[in-house]
Amino acid sequence: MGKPTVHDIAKEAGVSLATVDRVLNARPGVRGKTVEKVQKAIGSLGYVRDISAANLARQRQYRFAFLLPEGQSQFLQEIRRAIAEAAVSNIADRSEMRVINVSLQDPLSMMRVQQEILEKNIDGVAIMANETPTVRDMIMRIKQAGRIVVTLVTDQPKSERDHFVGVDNVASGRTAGVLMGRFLGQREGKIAVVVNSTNERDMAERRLGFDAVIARDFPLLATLPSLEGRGEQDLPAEITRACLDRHPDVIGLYCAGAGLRSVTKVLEERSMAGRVTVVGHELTPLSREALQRGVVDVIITQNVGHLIRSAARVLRAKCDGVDIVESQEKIRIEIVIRENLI
Amino acid sequence: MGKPTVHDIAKEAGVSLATVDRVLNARPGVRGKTVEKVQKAIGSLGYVRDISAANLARQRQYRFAFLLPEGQSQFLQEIRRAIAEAAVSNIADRSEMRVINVSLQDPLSMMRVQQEILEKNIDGVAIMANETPTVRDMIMRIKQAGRIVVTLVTDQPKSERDHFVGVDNVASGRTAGVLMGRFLGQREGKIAVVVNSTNERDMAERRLGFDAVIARDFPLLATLPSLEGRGEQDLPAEITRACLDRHPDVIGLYCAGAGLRSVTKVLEERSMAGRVTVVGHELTPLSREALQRGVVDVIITQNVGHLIRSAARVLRAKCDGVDIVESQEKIRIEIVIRENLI
DNA sequence: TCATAAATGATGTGCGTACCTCAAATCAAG
DNA sequence: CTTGATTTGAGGTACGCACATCATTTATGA
Repeated sequence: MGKPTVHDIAKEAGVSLATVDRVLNARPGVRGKTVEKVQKAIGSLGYVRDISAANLARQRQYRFAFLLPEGQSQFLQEIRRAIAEAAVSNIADRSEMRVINVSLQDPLSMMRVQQEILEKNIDGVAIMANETPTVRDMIMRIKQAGRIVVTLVTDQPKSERDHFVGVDNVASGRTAGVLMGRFLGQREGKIAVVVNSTNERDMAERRLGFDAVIARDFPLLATLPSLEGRGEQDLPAEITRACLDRHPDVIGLYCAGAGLRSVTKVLEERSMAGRVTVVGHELTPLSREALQRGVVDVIITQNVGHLIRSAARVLRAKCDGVDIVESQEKIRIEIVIRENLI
Repeated sequence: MGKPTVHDIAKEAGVSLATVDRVLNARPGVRGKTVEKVQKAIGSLGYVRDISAANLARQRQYRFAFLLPEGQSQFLQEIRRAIAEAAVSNIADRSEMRVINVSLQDPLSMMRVQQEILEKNIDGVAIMANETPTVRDMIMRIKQAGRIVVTLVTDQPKSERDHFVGVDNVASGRTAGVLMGRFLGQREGKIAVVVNSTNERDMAERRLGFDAVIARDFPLLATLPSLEGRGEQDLPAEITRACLDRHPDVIGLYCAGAGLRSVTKVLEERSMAGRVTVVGHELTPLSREALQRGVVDVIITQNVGHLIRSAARVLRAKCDGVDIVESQEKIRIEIVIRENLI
């Protein structure tokens, strides 16, 4: 015999199909004793509702939105690509996934987005944004409207998000630190650290983990104060040049955020490529190519495809009130060098 | 209007539902011109088949089997656990997954398994086995019976398997080599290599990649001939001891196959733990613990959960004649150190 | 005990697709 | 133009479930 169906439950519990249906869908008009009978039957038969059949009958359409910050960073582009890919694959079965870009600096933009989510009956949102009170408030209001919220890449731990899809950035920074330290061997020198902005949570956490490891395990190495690229075009390159001028004994470069392009450019223009150990984050076409050329030694990354698929699956599961497969949704901190490049 | 359905296509193409159905399911008896008409309608309406409805209607039950070698290695246990987990999760939706243990040395056992697969109407098999003519023959016969075959962990490139789920072991060995070399810094010395058996394809490939990198990039390091553990209890420890006695200048230990337990034991009994750089393969409870204790420096691994889920998805896709999402099924070579341990 | 309310049963329809049968239309070849 | 084969149409049933309606049974309280 195949899987038990509602008919089997009805037979087992000695009630009618209609009653089983009432119990399953928590409709009123059933005595407590009867509910128990049915639930016992469900338990003993090991019935599990066929969600796809249920959704088919229910005509359920899921509407999910990915809230992404505006910008054209390589990482963001990868994210967008992965979303587009997931949208057509079977993960998106019966669910529509749209991308909403939001300017995180602009409260008006945020309000508009929030409106859109509530008006357009979006069932769940995956939010990728820096941790700010504004974002936290938005999450709170979306949750109050009964929607599902998962945070993506950057967590908002103090918000009431249902789930976080991403990695532990402190551990990520620690990983970078260990690899930097060990790759540098017993050499003595300084490590320059480039971040986007010191008040972005990711950057701060990575830096924290990185510094802790270097301080603890590699006494011959010293990390310099953060160089802030602020997401601008030429700034990262300039400050990197300035830093290298000031500190000729820089033997390592940790690129905790964007700006890897500029940094590698500077190294190459000074023919220091390969002589300075470079550790960066996020695998993109650019960083991949830099790895291949040997300008960058290690990239710490998270699989973007996995990230998006996981977010989609979690949103679905939360909407259905179904358990998620923990191990499948755990995003790993990946270490990529030239040799294990996909 | 919602998503287009088969009815919409029929209307658009000016044909009947039955014809649309024939085209969609590639049934015979439709003129080429008609097929085109229908496909044009599908394209212009942007129709996508509702997979859950299709599966519901099809009432298709998939029967898959995982052929695993007998044995109780940690890696195998992890594989079994992952299969059990996948069997109950939604990946196994409408599909039943069983494990068949087979003694690869025993041709009779092989024959019996082959019989079982053919008789019990198994739709697809995932095979994990060393590359031998016997296995290749078995795959051929299973394929001839019209079943799907994917190879797992170890490929059988010369067979007619439909797909390989696993990593490139040469690249895996190269990765191990680079990490070994860089972790050892500028030191000079020897590297002992422990394998299960030199005529297992995986081992040979890993060793190949490892040696190539060491030879090319790390002239101060020399790799010793393989120590064969042969899957026995105490042998790996013994030969490791012997090797360390003979070569006091061993500064690195590459464990390409099983036997990590014995190897670490020997290092610890000689208080060499932490002083010899150890690189191993496959993350298991044991190797994880060794990483945490600092006895092992790096583990090169593949995510077992991903491996099994991927195999299940591929089997499904091949049975349905559906395309697979390449990027999702690509198994990555993962580098694990203490800091990025899940 | 009877009226009334509450609980339950019986039954039907529809979701989007697969698959089957049989009749009708169309086609190719003689 | 006829014959036989091929192609197409029409329609039904099923999958597992949700949801609705109405009839019937059972419990509750006066």
